[in-house]
Amino acid sequence: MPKQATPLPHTVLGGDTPCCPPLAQQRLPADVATALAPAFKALGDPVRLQLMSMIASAENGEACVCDLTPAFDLSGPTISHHLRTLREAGLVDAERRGTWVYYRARKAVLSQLAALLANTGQSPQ
Amino acid sequence: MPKQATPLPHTVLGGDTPCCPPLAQQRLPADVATALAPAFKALGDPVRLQLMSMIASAENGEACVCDLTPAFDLSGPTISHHLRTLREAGLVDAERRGTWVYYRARKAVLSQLAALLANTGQSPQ
DNA sequence: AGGCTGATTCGAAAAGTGTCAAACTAGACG
DNA sequence: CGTCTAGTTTGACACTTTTCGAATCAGCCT
Repeated sequence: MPKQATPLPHTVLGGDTPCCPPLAQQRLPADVATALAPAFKALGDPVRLQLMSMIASAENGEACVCDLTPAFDLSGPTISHHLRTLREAGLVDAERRGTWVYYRARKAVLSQLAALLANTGQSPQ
Repeated sequence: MPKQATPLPHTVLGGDTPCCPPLAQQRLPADVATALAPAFKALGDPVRLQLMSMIASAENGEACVCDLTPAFDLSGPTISHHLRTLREAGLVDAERRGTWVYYRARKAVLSQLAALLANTGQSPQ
């Protein structure tokens, strides 16, 4: 049961194209929904949502695990596991440089998710 | 049958205010992350994501359960359960009119979630 | 080499989730 | 009233997820 196999083949998310029309504009096909859901699922945990925010808002566009871990009341392995989840969801990239590992957000992916939820009608109520 | 027990007190999501600066702009506080995560979590299932899309893109802004259920290869109770999850996440509202129950999207909430993920930098890569 | 520190992987326990069938509730209608 | 249809709730089961400690891997440094 290899944890491999990116659930987000770049044929759906991560490219330069908008990936798909907004949720509210037309019905999302089943296969697209299946491809997109893991990204939302990854954001659906408070710890991972914070991690995502810390990474996306980091100084040089990247955050060191050594800075992320102590920000939570959780063990190293647990943080590492959450980071892996974000990675496998295609939301972040990891790079090792010497002793430390740095994570950076895949901003294009986040933008596409945003676009999916937007245009939902900004009329009041 | 009140749609109570909202884990998203309107102090965070659902109001007219943007709820919070974009994820990538500044670090999301723990309590805000805890309040927002359930909404993403609800969207993190392929069936619920499709339901959300069907509801948000429906003709008159609302969708009848009687139209949603047969669109899936799942039992009525299962669809009902997913709809409840969306409801409790604050993403949809339900209204019974006679025999049928209609769901409609809380567009303001979707917009806020979109705003949270947006402004993440539209520069390529 | 050997040891130190940062990070991931492994294995396991507790809690949570998705699904169904069966039982139930809400209206409509004869 | 009795019964039919639409939806929800309940109870159960398999599966997944969150979390940890222990073990491991990857680079430094002396």
